[in-house]
Amino acid sequence: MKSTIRDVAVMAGVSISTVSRVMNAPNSVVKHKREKVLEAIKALQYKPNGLARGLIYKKTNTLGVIIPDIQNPYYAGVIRGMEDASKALGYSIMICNTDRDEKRLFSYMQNLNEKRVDGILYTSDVVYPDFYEEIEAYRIPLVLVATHSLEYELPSVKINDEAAAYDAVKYLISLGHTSIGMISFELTDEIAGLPRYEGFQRALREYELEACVQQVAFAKHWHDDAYYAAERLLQQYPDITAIFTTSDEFAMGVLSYMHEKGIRVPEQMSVIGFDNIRMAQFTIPKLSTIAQPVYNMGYRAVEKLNALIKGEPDSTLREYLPHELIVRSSTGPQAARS
Amino acid sequence: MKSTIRDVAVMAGVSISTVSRVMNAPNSVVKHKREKVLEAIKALQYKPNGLARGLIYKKTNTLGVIIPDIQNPYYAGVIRGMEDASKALGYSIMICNTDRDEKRLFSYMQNLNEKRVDGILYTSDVVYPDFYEEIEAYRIPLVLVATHSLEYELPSVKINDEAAAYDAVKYLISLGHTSIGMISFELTDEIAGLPRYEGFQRALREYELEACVQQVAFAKHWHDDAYYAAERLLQQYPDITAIFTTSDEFAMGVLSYMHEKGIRVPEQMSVIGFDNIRMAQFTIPKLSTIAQPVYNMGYRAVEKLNALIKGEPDSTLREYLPHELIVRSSTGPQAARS
DNA sequence: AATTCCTTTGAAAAGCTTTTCGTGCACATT
DNA sequence: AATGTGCACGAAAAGCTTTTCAAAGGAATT
Repeated sequence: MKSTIRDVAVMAGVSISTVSRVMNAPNSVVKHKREKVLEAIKALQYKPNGLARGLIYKKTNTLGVIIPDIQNPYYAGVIRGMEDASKALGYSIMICNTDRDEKRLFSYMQNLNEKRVDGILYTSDVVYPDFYEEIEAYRIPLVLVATHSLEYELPSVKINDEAAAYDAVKYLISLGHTSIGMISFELTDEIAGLPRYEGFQRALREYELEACVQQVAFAKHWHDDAYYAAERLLQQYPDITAIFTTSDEFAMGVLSYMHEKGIRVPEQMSVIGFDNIRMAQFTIPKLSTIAQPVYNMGYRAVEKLNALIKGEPDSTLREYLPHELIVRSSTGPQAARS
Repeated sequence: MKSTIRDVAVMAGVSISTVSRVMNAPNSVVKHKREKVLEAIKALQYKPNGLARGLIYKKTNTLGVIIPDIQNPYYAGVIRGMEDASKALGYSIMICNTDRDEKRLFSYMQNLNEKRVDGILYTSDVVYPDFYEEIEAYRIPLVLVATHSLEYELPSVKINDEAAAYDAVKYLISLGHTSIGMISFELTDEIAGLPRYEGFQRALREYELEACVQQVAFAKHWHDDAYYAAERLLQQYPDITAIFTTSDEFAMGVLSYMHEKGIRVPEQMSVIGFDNIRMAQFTIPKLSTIAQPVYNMGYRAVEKLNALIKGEPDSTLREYLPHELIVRSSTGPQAARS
């Protein structure tokens, strides 16, 4: 059995209150008793029980993190940022991986609520009405990460996806490409899908390449999907010389496809990714991409959540962090294929 | 403020005990009261406070997971296994990322102890004496994952690293390679370092290739290290035609180096990795590797920890799960380099 | 009709800590 | 010497739930 404050009190020959004071306001206890108590604490390996403490303080110094797919390397960076910020602000974090399954999501929400976490970080997914109702009911502070909601008044931290996609495509155009394709998440995805497609469209329109607007193939969240999407895309539009993908994993699937078909990157085909995951520097060729400040997003989200919990004022409700174009070797000037 | 059991009791016009009974032993309450209570629970959105519960039951249904590097994709698979098993057994998990920093490790240990987690899963790192003392003092059940300790009596789940390395090298030998190199973790790493090097040695000795035994370059945990290690290795031993690396990340660094130097894989150089991370199927060329059953290791570790917590009997203390040789396209028959 | 037994319920304790309140004592002040 | 001030410390309440114990009431048995 673990020792309790009572055990310490008995051993040190003082009351429970005195032991508590030694830990929380040491100066209010005379020296010789204080030392006795500290000795007893050491001897018994006493550590205060966080549950009892949480019950009194009505807070647990714990944050819940909801993630759709922990195997996606994108989140590793976000989590690191969250972790470092949590550590700095005195929280620990509890990670819940939903696998994009609504049942799991709600089961985890209930769990976090029962555990009385001080706040929740919700990443990437769209905020559905029934989910919003749930968090409203729980009254737990919540910050959206890499997603936002225009419908509800929820604080969020993300990049400007539309602008980022625009920049990626504009860069391809600046290299001279005139037939550009896209491998995109489904447009029903209001975060990583539609806005990036809109950015793609805007860049094309701006440079009078409207013809390309329909050169899109859709994929789910895996390399394999992107591989086959690339296949479909090139079969339908064989003139394409550059592809904008909405994730680095997609880009890797595309690189894989090109390699197998003997299409050289970047000589015959430029490929640009999105996210700048750690692997992106080690693909062959190294991947040009749009960097999301994942670490900072995670870090900032925790700071924002902390402000919310403490009731401190915070900057804008919906916060947008800057993205960055990273040019490596998977993109190059336009040149006729074959 | 969140509603408490008392609020429910008042609203339903019964005592606290009755409300508790409705939740934990519904049949012991007469129907009309039960229904009133259920109504009140719904109306007030009442959810029992896990802290108070934990205080009584002396358990929190939470497991702590200690991970050295969450950005390493290897752990994503392990975590998924842990997650699924936890869900099945009624636990939630709390992930702590130590970044291989001892201070962080101890700070997290203390935190998990205060939070009164029911058990701890400790991955990958060697069990140092002062760490062992700490967990002994806490008396929290613990299972080692992807690591073990021969010195201490700690339950563990991992593969047989020596045998796995042996199999990888033997496979290279079977392809006809006679000058084989290795990119290894430091030999001070008692888990992923030394045993795999011993497997490398054993295979070479068995096939009378002792000369290769010293063809090793060491790297830390990142692609970059492996890139430079490959450079050093080939400068020193230019005859090498096959390289065994102790992680897929290393292998990717090596592939990157070969690509840059114009050395074709697998025609001029075979490369075999270790772990079979998700990315391994999408490198160029696709990576041959030793698959660790990461998901199963995570899953099994939680089952084992659960048995320990519940005091149920469990199979052997140190458990070894089977690895598997995965042949893709980064390995091929020996052929002279240029 | 009296006793026993069972069902249903509420009061209270326990689990561990923090904090408020009040007491007792030492010292200072007049 | 008597009153006042302040410090150190212990008792007890509070935080929320579960569970034990006891009581009350009704049904069943003799």
